[in-house]
Amino acid sequence: MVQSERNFLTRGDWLEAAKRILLTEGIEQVKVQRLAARLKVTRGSFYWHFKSRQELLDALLAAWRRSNTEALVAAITQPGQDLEERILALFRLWLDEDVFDHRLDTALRDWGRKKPAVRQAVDEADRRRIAAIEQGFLEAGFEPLEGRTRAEVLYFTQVGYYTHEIRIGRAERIRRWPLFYRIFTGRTMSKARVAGLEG
Amino acid sequence: MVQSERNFLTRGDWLEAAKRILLTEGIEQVKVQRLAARLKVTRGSFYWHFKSRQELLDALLAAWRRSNTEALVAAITQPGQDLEERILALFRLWLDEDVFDHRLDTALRDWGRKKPAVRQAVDEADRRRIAAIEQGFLEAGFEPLEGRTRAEVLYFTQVGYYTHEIRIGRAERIRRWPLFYRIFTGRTMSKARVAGLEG
DNA sequence: GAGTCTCCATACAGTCCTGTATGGTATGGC
DNA sequence: GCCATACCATACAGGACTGTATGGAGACTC
Repeated sequence: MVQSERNFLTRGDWLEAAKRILLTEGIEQVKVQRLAARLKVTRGSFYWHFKSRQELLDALLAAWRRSNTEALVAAITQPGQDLEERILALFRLWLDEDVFDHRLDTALRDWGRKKPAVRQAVDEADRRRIAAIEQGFLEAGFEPLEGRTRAEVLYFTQVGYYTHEIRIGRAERIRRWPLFYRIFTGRTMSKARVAGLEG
Repeated sequence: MVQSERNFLTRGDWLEAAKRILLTEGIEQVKVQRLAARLKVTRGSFYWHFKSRQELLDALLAAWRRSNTEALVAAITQPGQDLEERILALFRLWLDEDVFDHRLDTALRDWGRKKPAVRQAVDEADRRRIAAIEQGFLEAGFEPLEGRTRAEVLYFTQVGYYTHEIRIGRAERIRRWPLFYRIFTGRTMSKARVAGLEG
């Protein structure tokens, strides 16, 4: 076994490190020098994998574009879902940070406030998500304006909870689901479904 | 009239310039060099008025602390207000950017995501505002958990609207007030009040 | 085993930033 | 008219950052 297992970095390694900094400290702190220090190499490596810092940032944005809205839309556009099922699917999606990374969303929103190109990507994601939620309300019989408004209230409330980083325990959140459902829809969750929660 | 009207800068001038940059480009861009360039003086002036860049940032935070939550709490804690009046007062407060500067709020939230001391100030403001709203629900007869949750939904929805910078016309927003009221409270706004809107 | 390719290190140029030390200049007190 | 004071300019030291040019070591080719 040779000792010189030359373990070269990949472009993906740089992207992953960049994403970590983006999550915790914002896009301004995603700097070539700091990434190199963290990865224990010199910046020479970086400029072999990337043309410039800007190319790294572009790649970060592209990766988020591909990954982050699909899960949400997919969860609530299953055929045969009624409104209860759609909204519960959203609650479940937002419950666990593994499936839907709030911090990445927040970081992109911060970033978008300063860079118009990023802003466009974030806006598009919001539009797609809200439209998907809205569709559920419309199919459940709500009037167009009310359906759209209820979708916005639902989405913004959720964004608000993790923007404010209010930490509520998992069990407590599940306990509130019927209440949220009643606020968001004006209707009462069916008893069968309430009994089936917490499962 | 002497030509040498030496118009010296005040500490307030620096703070105002800093606030402008904070609003548009975030706290990282609040740099002594840029402020000096914008104010057409050298950094020598800054370091006479302030001990360091940090002292400027501290002063910015302190100013926000003093100013930004009072108006909201005052608007909804007038004696004799019922729930309708309180919520309408909030809607009106948020309608015009002059009285409640959303951008400054957003900028502080961004800043707080990176600096724990700022984070504490923002959290405290959120708690005070939500508690004030919650009080209105409780006095209107809602159960504790529901009152608190409805207050959060109301507040987060509003934060969401300007976090996402959704631009809705003034008239359109006013038109939606009865609908928002119904979603947030589960009750219908009195006809007398609806007729009195748009005034 | 000479040549080529991949991946990274090293060295240099240049920008932008903070903070400090010190000098200069108009202004008011006396 | 002298001096202190308020306010700002100038100059220097030093750090963090980007980007480029070039060298060098291991692996792979044929």
